[in-house]
Amino acid sequence: MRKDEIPKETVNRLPIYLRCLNRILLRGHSTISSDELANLVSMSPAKIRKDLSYFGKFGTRGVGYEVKPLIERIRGILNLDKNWKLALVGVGNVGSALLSHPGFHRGCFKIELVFDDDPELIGKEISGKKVHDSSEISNLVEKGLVQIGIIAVPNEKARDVAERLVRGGVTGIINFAPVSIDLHDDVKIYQIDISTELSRLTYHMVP
Amino acid sequence: MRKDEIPKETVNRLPIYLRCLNRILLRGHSTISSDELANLVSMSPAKIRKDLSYFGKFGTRGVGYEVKPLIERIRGILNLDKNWKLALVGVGNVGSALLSHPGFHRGCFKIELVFDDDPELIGKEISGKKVHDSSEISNLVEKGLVQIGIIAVPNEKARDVAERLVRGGVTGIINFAPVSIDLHDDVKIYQIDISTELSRLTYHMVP
DNA sequence: TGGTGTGAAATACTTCACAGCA
DNA sequence: TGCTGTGAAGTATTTCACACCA
Repeated sequence: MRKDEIPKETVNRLPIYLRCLNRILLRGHSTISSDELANLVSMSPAKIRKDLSYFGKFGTRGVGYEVKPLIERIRGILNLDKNWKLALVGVGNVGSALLSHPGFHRGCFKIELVFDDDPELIGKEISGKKVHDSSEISNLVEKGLVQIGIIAVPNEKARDVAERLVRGGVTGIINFAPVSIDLHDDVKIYQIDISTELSRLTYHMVP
Repeated sequence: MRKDEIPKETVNRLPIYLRCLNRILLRGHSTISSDELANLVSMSPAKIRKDLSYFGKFGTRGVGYEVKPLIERIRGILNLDKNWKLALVGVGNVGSALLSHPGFHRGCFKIELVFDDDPELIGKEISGKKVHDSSEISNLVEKGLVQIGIIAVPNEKARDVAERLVRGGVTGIINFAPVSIDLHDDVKIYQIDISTELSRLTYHMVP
């Protein structure tokens, strides 16, 4: 099945299933039915079965899904079986929190390069990573050292940083600055913004 | 128009429009067309017009939308014209980053109570806020001091914290722990998880 | 004229319901 | 028997295209 025939929403849910399956594995369960998984992630079982069916047949009728192989299949679909190298730009509050974050997804994501434009920080080591000058972004990234950029700089600098990352060859970006950035169809950008989430929340909190 | 007739997706986009409109206002523009706004947020103009139309008529034919009034209307729809008080649970990396975050949305969100279960931290002040013992969550929240909880604790503690918050009367939660929590239909929970976003990103990064 | 507001058409997604297999 | 996998039916969302009006 071609990638552009898979519903966006299905892809968005795969990481949620995966997160849950990893916990199930830790608890020692070796199989799980769509019903059980559905309960754990608060979705309908049919949705889970349909989602998985876009990628193949993963289960056994009458039994359910074997947890470990299913995890591996989903990891493969999401390309989490590869090593991804990241560049972090901005070592303020958010940036430092990310640096001290224990390895994401069994170390499949690794922060390889760190940048900031504060002369006080450039050259120093933070959580064991040397901070480079932001003006070096394109140069260093260009060497193919990283594929993903994380933007954790103030709003006004976010777009410029994004452009430098892309100039350096990055094709995926996570942006923590609360500004919409859209550069090129080949570059996928995901936004993480607590203000946005809080606003969605408060909409629902007044009847 | 009744709240349950408004598409979920429309509500999800309002905060994005708002974020963009605030920037436009700063740049000194006083009106904007759906076409211009669409470009800035990378969506179709028809979608923006339709989204706004669920809540009333905001524009002037042949001209567009007045930025300032539109901002106020959207703020009202999202209930950002109220004062929201938050409880932050967990003062690790993420928690501290949030504490030093400058006021969200013109101060409409205020962190009122801070909790942690580390004896080293309890009683201390962090960014000017006294850290309370997590065992006090329900008691303190119950006094009606806060409406929203932010969970920034390790995975295994997240569910328990969520239950305490809800027991204390909180009806909205932002959860930074990478675990699905679903307690009660009256309690809305939004998840913020960089691993999930990274996985969605890497899915799209391999052709 | 130029851009909104909006029914109606087109797409996208979810749920149903059940055949089919372990 | 019990649970998956899946077409077909049902909803939800997006886009179209144009009437309408400042």
